[in-house]
Amino acid sequence: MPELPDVEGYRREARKAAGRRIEQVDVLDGTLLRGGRAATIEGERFGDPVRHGKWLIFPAGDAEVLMHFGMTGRLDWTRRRSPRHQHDRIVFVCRGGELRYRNMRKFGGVWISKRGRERVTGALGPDAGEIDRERFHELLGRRRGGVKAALMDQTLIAGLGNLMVDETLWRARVNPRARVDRLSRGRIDRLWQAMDEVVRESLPTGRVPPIEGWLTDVRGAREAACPRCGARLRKATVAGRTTVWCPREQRT
DNA sequence: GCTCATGTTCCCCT
DNA sequence: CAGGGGAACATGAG
Repeated sequence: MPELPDVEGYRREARKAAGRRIEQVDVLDGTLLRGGRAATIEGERFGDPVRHGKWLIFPAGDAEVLMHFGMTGRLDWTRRRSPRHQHDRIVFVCRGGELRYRNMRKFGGVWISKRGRERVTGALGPDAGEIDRERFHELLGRRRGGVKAALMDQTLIAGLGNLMVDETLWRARVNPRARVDRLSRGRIDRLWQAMDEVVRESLPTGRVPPIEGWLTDVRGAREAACPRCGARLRKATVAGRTTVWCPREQRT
């Protein structure tokens, strides 16, 4: 599930561990600890977690715990006594509770690092929730190729995933196969507006909301109809990902 | 058995 | 160098 709003939800979960001493780190699956060693942070205290795009950054002493959730990761603050889940991979045991990094498919992982976080995350564009209209025009202005690929590119804009991008394109009425460099200024304006709304409206929910009036609500159905105009939605691979759009409203 | 899945990376082309 | 396409990664769910 993890796109920007999901990770924001995990950040809120992580905040429950902020200020607490890390008594022990249980590495239940060593392959998910992709960098660093548990001992580095045992005995240290968690600081305040921050999010950049789909990355969660959790200070611990003078190190940082960096988490990426791949497609099936999540983070839960639980009581220490409650039974562990089959896919809990790394558990940060604190007084009064524990933070559990769970990940079924094992994409992504956890890094413990004292060096610059960019060494781990790679270059990231500005967070999708903090881009104003002008910046958005700048970013897309030096870009060619498909608009969907551009919005998915974490080095350009950090945080949007497959669902968020489809939702944004649908709301802006822009075809996912359109070329960025051929979009009018007005269409890019609409794209920015749509992205901003989708991000803002998703953040409180902690996920891309599958609610009435959103594409996400219907995209899984076999004969899905556009929530706005009722046309039969199209489904095809664009930029390597399953993409859903309304062929009537989203013309190139 | 088969297909598909909210992500990223690497390799090969154009 | 910028992009596009496909495969790989690991583990289910339908």
